[in-house]
Amino acid sequence: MRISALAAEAGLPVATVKYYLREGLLQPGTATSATQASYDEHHLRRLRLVRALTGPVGLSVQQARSVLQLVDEPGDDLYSTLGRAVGALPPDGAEPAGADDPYPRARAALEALGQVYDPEFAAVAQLEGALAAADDAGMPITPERLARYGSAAADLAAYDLERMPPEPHAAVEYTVLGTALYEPVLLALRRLAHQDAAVRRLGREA
Amino acid sequence: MRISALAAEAGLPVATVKYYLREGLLQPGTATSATQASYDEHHLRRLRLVRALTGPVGLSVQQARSVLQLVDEPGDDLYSTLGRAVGALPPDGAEPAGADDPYPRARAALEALGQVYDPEFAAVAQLEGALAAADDAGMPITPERLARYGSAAADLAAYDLERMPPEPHAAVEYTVLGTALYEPVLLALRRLAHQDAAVRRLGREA
DNA sequence: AATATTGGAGAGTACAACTATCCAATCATG
DNA sequence: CATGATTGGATAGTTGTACTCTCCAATATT
Repeated sequence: MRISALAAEAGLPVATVKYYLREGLLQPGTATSATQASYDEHHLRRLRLVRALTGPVGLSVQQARSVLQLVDEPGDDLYSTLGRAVGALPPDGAEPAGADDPYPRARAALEALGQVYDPEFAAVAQLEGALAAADDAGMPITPERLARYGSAAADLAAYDLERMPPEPHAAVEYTVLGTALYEPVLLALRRLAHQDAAVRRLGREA
Repeated sequence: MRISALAAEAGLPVATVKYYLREGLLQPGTATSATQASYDEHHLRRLRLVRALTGPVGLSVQQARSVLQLVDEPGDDLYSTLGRAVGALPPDGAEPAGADDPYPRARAALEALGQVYDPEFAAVAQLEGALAAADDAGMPITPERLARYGSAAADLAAYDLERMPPEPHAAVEYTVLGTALYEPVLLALRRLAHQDAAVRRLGREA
């Protein structure tokens, strides 16, 4: 399949596919001559993945590249690979404050939840930033609510991890892509559940 | 408080505060003369809220303005106000496909969850887009997983709604800002729970 | 009176994500 | 095998966002 067929199949302009090639989001096709290369199903699936990440997941092209690179060549350690993938995901967290206790809110939250606290993990900074934002906005999160959210998250994580494929490469792909791709689903479901609860509680005036 | 004091207090350049004024994110101060206006705590809190929305929540300035306008002058109906607020939040959903059944995946999901299905609600399009993205990326979401995520979301929503303030204006603020501000918290907690579960399951090699 | 600051408006900047144009080297087709 | 279309590759241009800078006349401050 040539580039124009690939682009047509994916529903994208050729120029955009070339752009992704330049940016390293898409592997080059196998060159068949100086001015021709051929692409296959692999490239098509990758393109769809790129659009999923830059679209609903909301990643920038740079962030998508980081995530894809980790899926392509994961480290030997799933924990640190997951850590780096999460670091590539938005939002950016708060930068470390004091050298002694850089993320006090996040640390307190995780200790209350009985979870490991690793200040190196990008999501810790993200949590700190999110908690600080809620405070700053005048809607602080109570410890009770945090406990509720945390245990819900733990339940979902346990469910996800139970279904992780055994083979290491597949496990990385499942974990990294699952983290990124399922987030918008969870958010949409939460918004819809709020709507549903509002309807049931207030009745709908339309 | 003059504009420079306000900016200093919020930790922002004066130029940025002026920009927010121009964009209608911040109400003008009360003019004390042709070249002077004074600002108060209200403006400072608003500025912090703007930074929370454009920062950790990840809204664009346009989106933040839409959300803030709804908080400032909510409609008479909480349901539709919430709907419009959710419509202002990223990600953008899929645009309606067929006239008969525009969001088939989302409709099926909500019916399976026993929730109301209202194709007008922006989060329905967001859910459709998120489910389609997972499919396209080669990691479709099983009905079972959807049920799990959905019931977790329903639990959280019930918890949140129980704590909604009775007064209408406060209820809108709580619901709209709570939806937006607590999402990054939930996402960070989910990522951390994945990390925690991974550590417990695999042990950490460091 | 001299100096600094303000509000307001407009222009300028920096970056991201495409999109368009060129060009010489193939390819496909009659 | 002539001829028009397509390709990969590079470079430049476009659009949109979020600031940031510069001016300026009218106050404030000292």
